[in-house]
Amino acid sequence: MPKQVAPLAIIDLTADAPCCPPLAKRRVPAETAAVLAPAFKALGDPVRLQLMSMIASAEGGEACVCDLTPAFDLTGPTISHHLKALREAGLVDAERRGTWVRARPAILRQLAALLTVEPTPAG
Amino acid sequence: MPKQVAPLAIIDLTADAPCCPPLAKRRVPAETAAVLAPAFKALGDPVRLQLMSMIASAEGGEACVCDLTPAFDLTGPTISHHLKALREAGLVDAERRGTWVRARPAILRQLAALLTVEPTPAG
DNA sequence: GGACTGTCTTGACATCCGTCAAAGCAGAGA
DNA sequence: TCTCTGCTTTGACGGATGTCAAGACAGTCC
Repeated sequence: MPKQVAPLAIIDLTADAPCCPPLAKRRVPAETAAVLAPAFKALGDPVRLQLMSMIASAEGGEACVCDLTPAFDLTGPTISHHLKALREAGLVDAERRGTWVRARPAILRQLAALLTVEPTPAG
Repeated sequence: MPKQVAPLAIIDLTADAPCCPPLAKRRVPAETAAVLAPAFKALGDPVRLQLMSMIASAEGGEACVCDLTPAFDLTGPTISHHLKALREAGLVDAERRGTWVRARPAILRQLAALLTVEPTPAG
């Protein structure tokens, strides 16, 4: 049985178009899983999920770190650590020294596309 | 006495309707984040992401453990461990002693709804 | 009933993760 | 330039996670 390496060995997560068919439509190849799993993992922490939401829902998809930090009972370094995790997962982008963080909706779109399930066929 | 901890006793993720507005539309409250983050976390491992895809894309959304195990270079107990993680996250359901696992598309729908982003406004 | 097959559970271990305290570093203002 | 403010990085620690080996358990077939 051939390994059947899909033509998307390296996934360009910066692209604006969904990269992959829904998870329930076609079996996710190992390479795709290896690339997308970290993004899900980054959203797998309640603090980061809230951070992501605060950034993405902010005006222009941008937020100031100074507005994010006081929203949690956590120290500054911890928030910075979580923001770094979101950054390394490609979910947010930072400018300058990180005072402003910007959401990258393209990644969210790809994750959403992967999770898309058709409406229940018969119930 | 089997432990069989009931998954997700807090919020009924079994509902078929999306529970939450998109992450980028409204800031996710802490309670919602605490409930949904584990589901993302469960998908945050490449093996589990592939397992989820194999189950959800199988005929009828059901798969046999005997078909899942040989697809990875991992031992049986490890696959069982990952399936348990998916089960506790409410992403899959198991019958009998777990020979058959069934996907729970409602949860995927909710996660997808949370990640939904409107198409780029101007480019 | 007895043995076999296949899955789950337990125990152990190395690694990763979330958190904080302390130190480093980049802008802003005087 | 100097200082002040605020974010990041580093180091450390407790807890969670991924993995495997060994044992336990439920169906199945004889």
